[in-house]
Amino acid sequence: MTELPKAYNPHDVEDRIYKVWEEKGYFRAKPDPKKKPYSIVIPPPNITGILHMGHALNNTIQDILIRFKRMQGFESEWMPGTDHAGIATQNVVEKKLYREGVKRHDLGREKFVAEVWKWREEYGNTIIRQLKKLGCSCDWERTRFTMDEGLSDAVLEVFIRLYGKGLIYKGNYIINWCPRCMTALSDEESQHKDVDGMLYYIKYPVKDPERGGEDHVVVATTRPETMLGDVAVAVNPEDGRYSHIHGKTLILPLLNRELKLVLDPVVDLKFGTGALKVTPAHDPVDFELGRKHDLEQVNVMNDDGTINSNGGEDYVGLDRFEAREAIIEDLKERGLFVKSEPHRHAVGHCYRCHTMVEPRLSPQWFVRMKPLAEPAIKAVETGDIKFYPERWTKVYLDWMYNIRDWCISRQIWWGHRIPVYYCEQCQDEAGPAAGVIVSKTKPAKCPKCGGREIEQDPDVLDTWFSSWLWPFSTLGWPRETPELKYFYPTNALVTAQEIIFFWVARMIMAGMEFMGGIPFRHVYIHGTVRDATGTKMSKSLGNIIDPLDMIKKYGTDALRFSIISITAQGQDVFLSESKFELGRNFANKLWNASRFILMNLKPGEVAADLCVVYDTAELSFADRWILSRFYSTLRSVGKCLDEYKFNEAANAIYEFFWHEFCDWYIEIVKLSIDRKTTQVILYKVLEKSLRMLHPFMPFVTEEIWQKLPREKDHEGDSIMVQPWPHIQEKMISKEIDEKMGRLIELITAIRNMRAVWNIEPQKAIDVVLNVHEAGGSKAISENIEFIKRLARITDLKIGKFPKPKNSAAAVVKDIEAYVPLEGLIDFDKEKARLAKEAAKLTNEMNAISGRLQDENFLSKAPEDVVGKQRERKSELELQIKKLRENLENIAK
RNA sequence: GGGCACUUAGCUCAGUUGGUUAGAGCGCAUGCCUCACAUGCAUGAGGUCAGAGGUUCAACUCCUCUAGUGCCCACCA
Repeated sequence: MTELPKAYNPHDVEDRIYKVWEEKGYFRAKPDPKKKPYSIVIPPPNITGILHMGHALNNTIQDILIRFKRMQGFESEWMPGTDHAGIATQNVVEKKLYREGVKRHDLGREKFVAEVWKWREEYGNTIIRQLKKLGCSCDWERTRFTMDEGLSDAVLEVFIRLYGKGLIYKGNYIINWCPRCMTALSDEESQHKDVDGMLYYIKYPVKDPERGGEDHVVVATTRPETMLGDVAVAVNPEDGRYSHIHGKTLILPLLNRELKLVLDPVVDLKFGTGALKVTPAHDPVDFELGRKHDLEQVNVMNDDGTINSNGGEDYVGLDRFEAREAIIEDLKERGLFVKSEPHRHAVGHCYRCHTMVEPRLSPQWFVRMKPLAEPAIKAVETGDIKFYPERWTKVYLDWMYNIRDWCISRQIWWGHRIPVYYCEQCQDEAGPAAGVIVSKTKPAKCPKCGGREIEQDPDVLDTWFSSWLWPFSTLGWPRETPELKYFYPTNALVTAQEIIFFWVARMIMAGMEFMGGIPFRHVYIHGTVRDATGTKMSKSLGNIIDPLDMIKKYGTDALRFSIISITAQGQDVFLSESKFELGRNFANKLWNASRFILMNLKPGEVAADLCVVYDTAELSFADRWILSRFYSTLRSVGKCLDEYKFNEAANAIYEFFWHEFCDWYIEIVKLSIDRKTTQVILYKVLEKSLRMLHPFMPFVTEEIWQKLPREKDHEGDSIMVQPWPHIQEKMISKEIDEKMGRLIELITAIRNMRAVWNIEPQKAIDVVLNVHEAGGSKAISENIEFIKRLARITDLKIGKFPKPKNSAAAVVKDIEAYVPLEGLIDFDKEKARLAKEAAKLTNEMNAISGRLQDENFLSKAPEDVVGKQRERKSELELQIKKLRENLENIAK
């Protein structure tokens, strides 16, 4: 028999084991008509990312699912990959080049993109390597990248199809503009954060030659610099304060531009002064007002957020915030500044660089979302796609019902370039699509006029425009591959909440549109990992607990088990380093228990066909109990995993293995360790427990499993390809569980007396058990040996005995346990102890008595509940009676 | 402004469709290096389940309100 080393050192084994798994091809999956498919796709981490705790949680969950399903006999495909993260990656490489003294624009587009590819070759796979450290059993040979040839083709295909259906259009609208990244962003990429700003009140004079401009309107704004682009002032037609100036013209201060006064009910009478300055090129509301009232659009900003020539000589070239200050100063000088007051409001920020977003008029490409949303809404409403936890359904639907068009063009270089070409000659023609050629490759000449001066649109597509195709583009779409046919739709999507709109919703829309069906059946949304104070972990805050550090310190299995067992379904996780001790200690316990069993196992005894013993009379009470507990645990673990309750599954295993198998069963069988049946049960339960635990702690279970004697029905030479244990329903017995529960209570009570009376652990004691009921008596008399051992009893008398003199007493159900303690007992103390116990029980009994006298309860409660209460009551009566007797005895 | 979640032991959190004695880990106290494990063993202390009301025979669990905390969404400039 191979023995385990005294201590488990994760680092010795993890890399070695992982390599073997990979070499043996256990991670691979391919269409197999004889098996059912189970597939999930990894939420592609971006190539600039490194593994953080959120990834660790996310991927541990997925690996548990995949390993569980693989063991259950599914053809399990877990497809990994990364996305190119257009803006983030471009920023990273740009910064790197800048440090080397090279500017992006000096380099030129082609060379810059080549630099990004170089960077990605070098650093882009960091996260993949880290996922391997985490033990992820991904099908690495199918690793995909959103900029791969196949996936890129899918992106172009989709663009062309949507364009053909009229679902993609170009237009000049207000979009979110990041002046630092110098690109448009989608609504989702602009994250609202509350900002303490100011609300500025400014006088706009009324043009009135006769009265010399004394009359004025005060407007309120949070962004005074945008006044440079003002073309009107709007008031509510109902607003009596302004009825006298209806139809008049106003003068824009500083620039002396004439402003129309427009009347519109969207203006809120209660906000500010009820007068709204209208800047159609810099605000979505004003944009709509401008369209409605046919106003000019004056764009006053450059791409970098500085004021352009439309903003007047005094301000041109100033940054938007510098311009704000300058304008306020100038207004004050002219007596047009009324006041400013603190104003807290939500402002969009770039999700990549956190710069304040500038709403701005800009020609961009959009996807018309309403038609795509309809089938995606239905897929969730009908339950074809289910969210876990269920509450996310509402969040998803609310967003989908109110979906807005998606701005997909980005003014950066790294990404899929928009497959749109413009013919120089045709562009002058009228119509929105004039001169536009949509094509996967650059056409040699214009199909319309034959012109050869053709330029491609300089913009690239939003990264999510490739990610939303992930569930099928990774399987080969638009080609009809066998993989696509077999593995689509996938079974589950595991992801974090912050990505529901970015990714989950859009994948559903893409799946419905291009595959004609859902991309996944279940969406499991896990919680966000936060630090101990509840703040989201992020690099910039420096509150990161690095999973790789934790792996170094505690081991991968410890990391995995810890994070899973403290994460309740969908709840956020508050993490501190000490939490990882939980998993480390459990791995250690598992190791030592296994070591103990292996030390005592005789291979000859356990190599035989083992299932047979379940039916024999050879099984002891304890054997039956541990089997009952094991299968009951196995059953609930399977159920929990199917319901995405990973922590409950992990905790069920923890409780079973540590507190039932180790604390009780192993301790019990130390007496009969050489007995053949004991050997078989120890081996069986350990081996099956390892399999049950393998999805959670893949490395340590493999290492131990490799050292076990082999059964002939083991196929393959790794635990990860063993079948998930079969549940033996007939071995699960509530009755045995309950009986054992009594014995445990009894033994605990005796140990308690030992502790209370300070009896040295080594010192053996005599115990007298007064047993009244035949049933109870049997359970005890059959198990005398282990009761004696576990309570350290020398002489155990069972039967109807009077209370021995000078003895401590405990009452468990219908059993009294007496420990003769000649000379040791402080009678008053023992009396107090018993009295306290009796009082506690009396309290409970009074409550039950009350209930049992209540006619409503008796008539309306189900029978079994009433029955149980009656049972409990008589139990309590007996116990209390005995405790009282003992109290009296002590008095004597 | 709308929505969601959370409030249970000193700390961090579980608690299955309402139904026996509300659990765990850590921490704490006491005693143990008992020949698998001190990353351990044994025993114990500690809870009006945020507050108020309601439904019910029965509420930690369902409903309403209040307070606090956190998150998401949102074009009141």
